[in-house]
Amino acid sequence: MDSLRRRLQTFSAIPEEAWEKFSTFSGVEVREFEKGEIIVRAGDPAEVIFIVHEGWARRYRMIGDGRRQITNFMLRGDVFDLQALSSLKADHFVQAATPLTASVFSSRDFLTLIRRSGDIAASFWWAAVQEESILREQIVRIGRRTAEERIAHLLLELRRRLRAAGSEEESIDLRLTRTDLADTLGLTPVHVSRTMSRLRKEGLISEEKGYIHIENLNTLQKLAGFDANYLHLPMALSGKDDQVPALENGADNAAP
Amino acid sequence: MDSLRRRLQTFSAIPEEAWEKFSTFSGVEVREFEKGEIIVRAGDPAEVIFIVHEGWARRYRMIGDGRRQITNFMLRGDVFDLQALSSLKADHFVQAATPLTASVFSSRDFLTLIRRSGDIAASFWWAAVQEESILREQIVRIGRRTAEERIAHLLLELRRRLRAAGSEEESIDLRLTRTDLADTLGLTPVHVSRTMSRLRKEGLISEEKGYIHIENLNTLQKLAGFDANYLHLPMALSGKDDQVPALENGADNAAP
DNA sequence: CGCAGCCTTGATCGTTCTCAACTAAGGTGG
DNA sequence: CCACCTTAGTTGAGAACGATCAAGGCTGCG
Repeated sequence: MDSLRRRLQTFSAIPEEAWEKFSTFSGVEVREFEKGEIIVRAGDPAEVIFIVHEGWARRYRMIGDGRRQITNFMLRGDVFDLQALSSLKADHFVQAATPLTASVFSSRDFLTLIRRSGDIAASFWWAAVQEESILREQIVRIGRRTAEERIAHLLLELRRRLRAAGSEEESIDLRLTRTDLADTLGLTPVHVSRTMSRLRKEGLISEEKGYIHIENLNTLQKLAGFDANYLHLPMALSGKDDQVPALENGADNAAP
Repeated sequence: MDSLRRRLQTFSAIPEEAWEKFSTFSGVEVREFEKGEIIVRAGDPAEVIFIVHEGWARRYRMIGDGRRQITNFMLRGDVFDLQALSSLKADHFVQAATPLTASVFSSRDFLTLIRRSGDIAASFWWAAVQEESILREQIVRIGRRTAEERIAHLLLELRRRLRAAGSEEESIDLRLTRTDLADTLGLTPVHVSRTMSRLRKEGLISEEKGYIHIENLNTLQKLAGFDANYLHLPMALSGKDDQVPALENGADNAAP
């Protein structure tokens, strides 16, 4: 449960006592999913809540004639389908993007758990708020950024989130296909390929066996207009190379 | 508080007793905002929660060189800035799109209130989940739909939400400028104008003094690929003309 | 009446898409 | 161990959707 705890703690310290209740809770079941396995299916009742231990998942929706839109990725430490707390039907799919290990709670047990500790409840509120913020940023990304900016911005977000989840590596273990990136960013795989080639030629990123390395963080951040504030991560978690240019806090934030 | 109650009740009945606590809560203050007034400013600490009584608000984010992206609209009955519960800094603006009346709670008072009633708390969870779902749909809209589909889809969503909030009217009181629509849908005002002209010529919508009337609901829904499920509104609230074609539940929902 | 803001329409431009062919890498079976 | 197959990435050429630039019209308001 370390990744979860680390994650929840970033908002506010969880008292040892509350944590005990949580981690010894009998309803927890750890499950493994294969790469590509569908974890949540649109139309099925949402009745369980997942916490990612290891691996990646993607949430997406299909619309007519095969178009797919990935709305977001769930990484190590992420909680998902909090939606199940309202016992609705899932309106999207969740699929393991890599082999995935996750804790699974029934939403009923989860609610019981939350009632027992206001601290835990607050942590989950925070998780929900953070996810909303990530979704909003995704809207801005695909609504108002160019292809190059979109790709750079998404890479920076994923890098940031992976590091917040404890990754020490400099490279992003980004075994996402061009099609995944395209379906996330509202582009075509062909154009993603072209644009990433350009980023490579410009010396901003490099790739090796599905790992992406950011070669020039500063320039990439400027290019993307990346400001990590929306992730609401405490400073302690960001590396010292992550100084965020206050790009979008000056003239940008003026009311129109 | 009727609009709020109606809204919250759509998820689960709130016991009279719990409602009493809520509506007589002394911390509530009703405030009025002028059209165009900034209600929440990016960078300011988020410390209050709003419930819309009357009017519209828009939430948006500014990025470099004046680009604006509206992430969503808050209508009658909507609760916003639940984010304040985690006492973070706002990462976006909220602005009154029309003259606006809203109840304002301090987030602290709000938390107290929520602790007193699990029913009320559950209702707010539901509100948060619904908002997330709306955000995800917005991502799909701008990521994978054409300009025509985007406009049609947004109009249908707004109509649906207005009706769920109690509007009896057939027309949508949509005093949004083309620029607003453009900034919501990731388009330019010019292209929105052109596309809406086309929808008018095709007899799908008509406009009069900022009111938009949907002339051919069925065709528009098909065109937009609109499936209201994501709004998670109980059927009781939808008019009988709102039969939703199960467009996106057949082949569409197959895993790729 | 005149200004300001918004909408509309036309002409042209450009980013991104589509279609298509080729390459590279990995897996499988003979 | 190599031939074959599949899947993903790359690159080119041309098309299309939406952007940009620009001019003119309508409406409301001081």
